[in-house]
Amino acid sequence: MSASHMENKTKQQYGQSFFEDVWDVVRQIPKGRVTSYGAIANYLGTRMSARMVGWAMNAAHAIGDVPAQRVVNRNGILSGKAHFGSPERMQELLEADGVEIRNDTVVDFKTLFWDPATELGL
DNA sequence: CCTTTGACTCACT
DNA sequence: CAGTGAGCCAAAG
Repeated sequence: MSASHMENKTKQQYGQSFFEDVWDVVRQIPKGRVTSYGAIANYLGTRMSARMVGWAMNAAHAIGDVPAQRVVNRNGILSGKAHFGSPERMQELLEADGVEIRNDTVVDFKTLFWDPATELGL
């Protein structure tokens, strides 16, 4: 078959640079650690595009291999908890990783913070 | 096709 | 210290 004919026209699937990079970084987040949208965006070179990281997380659900619960906003707040089926799902997943959550916020977030730009050595 | 919104963040007032 | 506006890029209406 012609590649052009087989070409998928809708829904970006695997192969989108920004999204794929985001997922790759999120997969590398160690258990018990967390990071922020801005940190990932910054690692990718676009610190302003933190919103796109959120969109990537939304698309990440289609993959199922991305621990999106380890990604929170810069305040350590579980801003994406509403997208885990249940508002408490994200917290439980983090607690299962050994991360303590208090009032929808990561306790000692600054210490648990995992910066890809630093940890990955960029 | 144009408008609005969204899992963010920073800067200014 | 809190509220508001702007920047970013893409998807849904």
